[in-house]
Amino acid sequence: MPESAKWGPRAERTRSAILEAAETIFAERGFASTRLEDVAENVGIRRASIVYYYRDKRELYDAVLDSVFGGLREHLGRALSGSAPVAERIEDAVVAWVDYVGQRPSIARLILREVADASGERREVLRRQTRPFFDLIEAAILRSPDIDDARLAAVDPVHLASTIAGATIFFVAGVPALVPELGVDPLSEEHQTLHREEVLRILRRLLGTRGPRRA
Amino acid sequence: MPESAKWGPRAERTRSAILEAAETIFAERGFASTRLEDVAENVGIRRASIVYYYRDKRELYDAVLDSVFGGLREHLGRALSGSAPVAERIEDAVVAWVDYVGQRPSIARLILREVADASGERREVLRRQTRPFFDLIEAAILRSPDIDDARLAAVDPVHLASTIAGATIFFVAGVPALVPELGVDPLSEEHQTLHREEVLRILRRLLGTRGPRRA
DNA sequence: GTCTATAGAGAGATAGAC
DNA sequence: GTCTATCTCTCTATAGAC
Repeated sequence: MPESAKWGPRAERTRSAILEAAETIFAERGFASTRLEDVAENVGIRRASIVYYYRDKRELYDAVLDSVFGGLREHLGRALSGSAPVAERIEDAVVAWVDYVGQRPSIARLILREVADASGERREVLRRQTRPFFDLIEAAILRSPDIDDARLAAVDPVHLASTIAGATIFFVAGVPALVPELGVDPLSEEHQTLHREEVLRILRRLLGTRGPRRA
Repeated sequence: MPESAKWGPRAERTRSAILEAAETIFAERGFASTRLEDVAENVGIRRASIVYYYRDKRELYDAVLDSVFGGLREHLGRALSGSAPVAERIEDAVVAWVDYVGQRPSIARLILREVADASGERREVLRRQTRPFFDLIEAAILRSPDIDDARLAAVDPVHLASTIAGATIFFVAGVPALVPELGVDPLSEEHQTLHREEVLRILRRLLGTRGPRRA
């Protein structure tokens, strides 16, 4: 953040505390149902103080999206760059995705809400966040010289991506909600590992690849 | 609806017009952002008249969920009952699911929103709607005598279901939002067919089955 | 059944003190 | 930087006429 220059260290701490609290609460309740009052309370300040950092509610919300999607961008970027074979980089990307959602589960709910909201003017806001991912995939995978190894021809890449994304999002946000009797905590070390393996299995089956062939 | 007895035909028409308008608008904007005013306008009546049929906003919303999930229940029930082999009935169910979402796309957004909202007290509301589906699957598939033919052992059924559900939901609600440049109208006859085939392909690959073996 | 009118709560935004 | 006080708007819910 170039922001850091503009604020003293105390302000910077408050700022990120607000951002963090907002991320959790917006994810949990959605934009309209979130009260700035609750965000403030969570930080230990008063509602009016938030305005010192973020002009209004929408700006705060958009800052949360920037933060969450920005983090994912870096994470995926690292996995997709490099010179490993496509098939391997695709697996790395999927693992990076699953791990990121596990570490920062707010993103699951935020995506659910954003997709549901994405009509009219809100559509463009989401697009601004997601376009870089398509560009990344385009550049790092689809234009890869050894692209044929990934057998992408056999599966529509958009379907493939939304299938994988959907599986993880519904696992993290949906399973505890829909089948709590399973007692599954998707964020536990154990289930993270299981889910990662499951998603890789799904990926391999969809791509028709064989699985791990590295160290 | 046993309701029909309680109301004259005119009232019944108004009632279902309200329900229908509410379904669309709640799906589009979510519970909190929906104004009863807009629902009323869409029906051609005044806001206050809605309370003649539904005590308050929440009751109207819950009636929408009943209607949408109830419809899906019937639809899936038909596909899953009968004495065809499991593998076939699973395919029928998946086709029924895809078709239902295609005919009644509000359900895609409503599910996205409900899952995102499903913590705290809202969780139980969603559970009441979804539990019957798990019961249905339990009874019609998992306890089927020829269950082994479905190779379900190889895939976690919960993962399988949420993967399929996620793929269709993200296709219908997500693709137009995320990649509008593809110009895909997921509700068109053409893309419905393509998507149905794609999902069946995914299902078969995940189950390790071969594909159509009926007339 | 459907309307008009109004009451009342909630929550975001703003002004200005400390 | 953070606070208190207040303004204002939106929207639900209610009362009661037609």
